[in-house]
Formats: sequence, C-alpha cells, structure tokens
Amino acid sequence: MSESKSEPKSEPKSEIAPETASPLEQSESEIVASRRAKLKRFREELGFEPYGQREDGLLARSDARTRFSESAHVAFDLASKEAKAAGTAANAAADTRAVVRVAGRVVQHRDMGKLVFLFLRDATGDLQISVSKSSVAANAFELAKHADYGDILVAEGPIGRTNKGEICVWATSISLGTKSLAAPPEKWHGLTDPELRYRRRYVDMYANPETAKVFAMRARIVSRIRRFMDARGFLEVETPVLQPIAGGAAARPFTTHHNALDMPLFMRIAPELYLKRCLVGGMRKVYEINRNFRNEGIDRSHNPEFTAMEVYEAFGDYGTMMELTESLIHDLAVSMIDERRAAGLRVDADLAEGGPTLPWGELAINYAKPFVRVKFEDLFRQGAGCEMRDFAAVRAKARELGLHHEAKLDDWLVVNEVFEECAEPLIDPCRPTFVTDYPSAVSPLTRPSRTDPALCERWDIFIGGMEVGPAYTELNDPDIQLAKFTEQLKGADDEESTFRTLDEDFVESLRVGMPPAGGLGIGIDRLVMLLTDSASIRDVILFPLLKSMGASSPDAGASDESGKGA
RNA sequence: GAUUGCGUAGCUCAGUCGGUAGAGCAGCGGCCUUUUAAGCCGUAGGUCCUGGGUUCAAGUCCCAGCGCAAUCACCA
Repeated sequence: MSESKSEPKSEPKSEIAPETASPLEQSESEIVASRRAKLKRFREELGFEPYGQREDGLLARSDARTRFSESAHVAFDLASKEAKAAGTAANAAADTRAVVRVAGRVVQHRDMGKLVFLFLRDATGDLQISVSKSSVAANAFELAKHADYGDILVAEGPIGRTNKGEICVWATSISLGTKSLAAPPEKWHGLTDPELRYRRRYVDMYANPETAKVFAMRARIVSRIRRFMDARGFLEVETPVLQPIAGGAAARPFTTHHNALDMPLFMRIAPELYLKRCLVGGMRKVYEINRNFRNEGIDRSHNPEFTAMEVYEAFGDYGTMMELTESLIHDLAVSMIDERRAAGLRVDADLAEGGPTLPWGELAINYAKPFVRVKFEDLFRQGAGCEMRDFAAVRAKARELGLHHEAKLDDWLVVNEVFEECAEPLIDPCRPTFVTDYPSAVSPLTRPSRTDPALCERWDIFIGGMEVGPAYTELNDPDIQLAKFTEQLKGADDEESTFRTLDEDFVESLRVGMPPAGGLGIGIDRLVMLLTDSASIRDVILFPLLKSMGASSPDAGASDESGKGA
C-alpha cells in the first residue's frame, strides 16, 4: 500500500514443514480406504479396469430416453410372461425394444438382492439402470451390487420400464468407467455448503444439476452473443491481456513480470485502448469477449477476473450502441424462454405483454423493447428535487444526505454523488433502463455533447439494480485526450502513480487518426446472472476466486520464543 | 476495510441451564428380483475451525485469529 518500506513482511527462510504424510494421505478416511479396497477387488477379482477405456456409441441420457417405446415394452412384457407361463424361453427376435449404451455417475443405488437399481447421471439428467442377476454376467452383477455413489459406470441393454413406470435400461452388460475414491456428498440433501460448492465445484456440478445447467446456459448465451455480433458484421479480435500500461479504466491492476525482457507487465483492466487502435488501423467494426482483471474487492457482483465484451464501431456513436445493446439483450432474453423451458425451470414469462419477462430473485424483469430511456439530468431533478446545475442547491442536498466530505469535492462530483444516492434508486429494477447524457466532468474519456458542453454522449444501462455496461461516443481528438490523461495523472496519489502511466503510443495512434466511433462495454457475467436467475457472480463463474485454505505453515514449528505455558 | 451471523462425523444437521458427543444418509457385515430419499438386523466412524482464558468441569461462556455468507464501504 502507501508504505512500501524495505521491511519484508515474512521471514525469507521459507522452511518447508516436513509433513509425515501428504494432505491427501492424511485425509484418507475409512470411506476412502474401503473404496480403495473395492477398486482392488474390481480389478483383481472381477476383471474390470477401474479407470476405464474408450467407449463408442454412448448416448446421452436425454437421447436414450427418447428411444423408449411403450408398444415395444408392452409387447416384450407380454411375450416374456407368456413364455414364462409356457415354461419356455422368450423369443429374443420378438424383442423390438431399442438397445442403448449409456454412461454416467452413480447417484442412487438400491440393492434388492438379486435385482439392483442404479441411477446414472450425466450432464443431461438421470437414467435408471436395472440390473437383474439373471441378465448379466456374474462379475457384472457383482460390480452393480457393490458400485459406490460417485462411480462412473457404462451400461448397455434394451430400454424399457419397470412395474412402477420408471423408464430404465435393462442391463445386459455393465462395466466400470472410473472408480471414485472420494466420499460423495449426501445423496438427498446434496452439497449445500456454499463454500464447499465453490471450492469443490467438480462435485457441485454433478451433485447439483442446476449448477451444470447454468454453465450450459452461459455457454449458449455467449455463443448467441457472438452470432449476433458476427451477423452484424463485427470482427472478433483478441488484444493483449498482458499490457505494459494498464489503461482503459481506472481500476487497480494485477502486476506481473516478464523474465526474458525483464519488464513489468499488468494484467489488463480493459481492452479499450487496443480496440481503438484497431479502428485506427482501419477495422470498421470490432468486438472482443475476454477476461479483464481488477485488483479490487469481491462481492456478489465482483470477481477479480471477469468477462466483458467491448464493441467499437467506426462512424457510429452512443446511439448506435444503444440500438445494438437493446436488440442484443432483448434477443437474449427471448432465447431464455426456451432455455428455461428446456431446463425445466419456471417459465411465467410470456411474450403477450410485448416482451419476455424473466425472474431474477424476487424481481420479474421485463425485457420488452424499447427499454426505458431517461436523461441523467431529468432523473437527477426527480430524485434530488433540484436542478443539477444549481450547485448551491446540490451541495445543500448533499449535506442534507449526510455526504460530509461534500466540501472537498468538485461541483460535478457532488452532483454525481447526489445522483447515485437519490436518483439511481428511482430506476425501475424490473425494466432495463438507459441513463443518458452524463455530465462531461465525470466522464473524462467521452466526447462532449455537441449541443451542451456540460454533458457528454454517454449512457449506462441498469438492469435489476445492477450496472451492466456503459457506452460512449468515443473521444478521438488526440489533443483533448492527451490533456485529459495528463489531468488524470495529476490527480493520482502515490499508490495510483505506481501503475498509472501515460499511454503515449495510444495518443500517437489518435494522431494518426481514429474515425469517429461508438464504443460499448458489457459485463458478460452480470448479464448471465440476470438471464439465468443467479444471485451471485460466483454462480456464473465456474471457479471463482476464494481465499486459499491451509495457510498453517507460518506458525508451524518456527522459532517461537513466545513463552508457552504460564 | 466495518458490522452481523455461521463453522460439530465424508455429507445434511441436532446438541436444553456449562456436567461422559447425537441423528439421518454415506461406510462396513448380513437379508431381500420391481425400488423411487427403498426397507430390515448388526457394526464402525469425532482436532466440536485454530489458539488462549474463566471454571472443579467448556461443543456451550470470554478474548484473539482463520474461513465462509449477508449487509455496508470501495470499485469512472
């Protein structure tokens, strides 16, 4: 932080605590031990390879179930009952049931003696496998009987149903896909501890099918965004994640270092300055969907690395970007109706009211076009009860609100604070809302309005109370840009100046000449949260950052003169 | 960063007034050819997050720390 004295925080000794057993071995519980014993038995006594092999012709659970034919099932059932009554073997040729080959993780196991029911789970759902002692080889029956929760099995057989109506595969063969050694979560309650769900996401994903569904939906949402952008003639580009200067936003960056070049580098906080260089180079319409990294706090809507889309269109402006954003988000919302239906989620949304309505927590967000548009100045007046340009009134309002540091702030910053306090809460969280024409003073990288220099051509879109993204008519005057950068650097404190540097090459690119342009940034994670009804950004990021566990080494056996005992 | 809450068996959770650590599922050994959280009989399983303190006695009360969550602050 501010004090970077030459005092090392930790002892440089770095002595590695010699552990008697590895953490994995230490955690070897009775359950794991019995699974290891079983693995050995499956391999040595039953002849199954515990880590499987290539399998061809596997059907997803959802496809396998569509192969079920009631008539084939009834015909076979009748034929086998008659054969049994007549004391003869059933005519195998008369069996018209489809034969399927499936694989999945054991999530239910019911041993009835000579008949074993298993539920195998794959990414598309659960499918029952019924294993009769009389229908499979002896070793396969033993495998089915002693399979553990979490094991991955491969099964083949005709698809029929049970007396209770459960569609199932009547197995004729069973083999081991992979033996699971770890203790599984509780089979009914599953894994509910949020910390364990994030730390052991690989368990969460199979134990809680909703989790996997959200990530499948996320993948399709991102695909749709790309198709939308491609169809509009945008070129997807990839710009540096490792940047010598962290520009394009004001966040604190992560720092790193390139050894061969002996050069400090920053993980990017935004791709903006490189995408603009693409416009200078002659690309008319570009976008990038990629990770940004910001060394800031973590909460329900912030993860240190997050996915953003930035879009730049030459000869566009913030109005162009507004139309694009509105169409994109509307189209995505429409597609979520079918997504939710397919995922078996609540669909009280309907298009009759002029647009799709999707639940987000307690809210029902209506994505009908057009989205709400409100001018910053009008919303301010409505919320604060005074004109934003009447600074005396605004400051009075700020003091009334208890914004005690008001006196230290520039007029427009006070306006901004009062706006966030009084006006933003007025935005209907159930309607996507563009707040337009921000004060120029709080938007340094935006082109000032041609009609009113106090304002600038910028909007922010709010959905569900979250800021999903801003758009600008981009500033492309190199002299003004340079002046703004210089001003920004002047205001930087000690900490900021360690990572904030003037990007002279970017200014130079503007001197070469960047066409007038509209630019847009959208937080993909937040958009996915809204569309998938997820409360936290961690629910839409597969492996969110958590604090590391097991930092017990510092005080392990080090030199301790702390008087122990009294 | 602040406040509040939580942390007990592999998992999901009880644990009263401070008095020998509990259940279900999972595990292990049995029985069962139509189960749907299957059932029945038997059995085993604990660093009560960590470290101090108070007390004859602490899972329980106090202090500090660690982790997680929520809210707030921060984040153009």
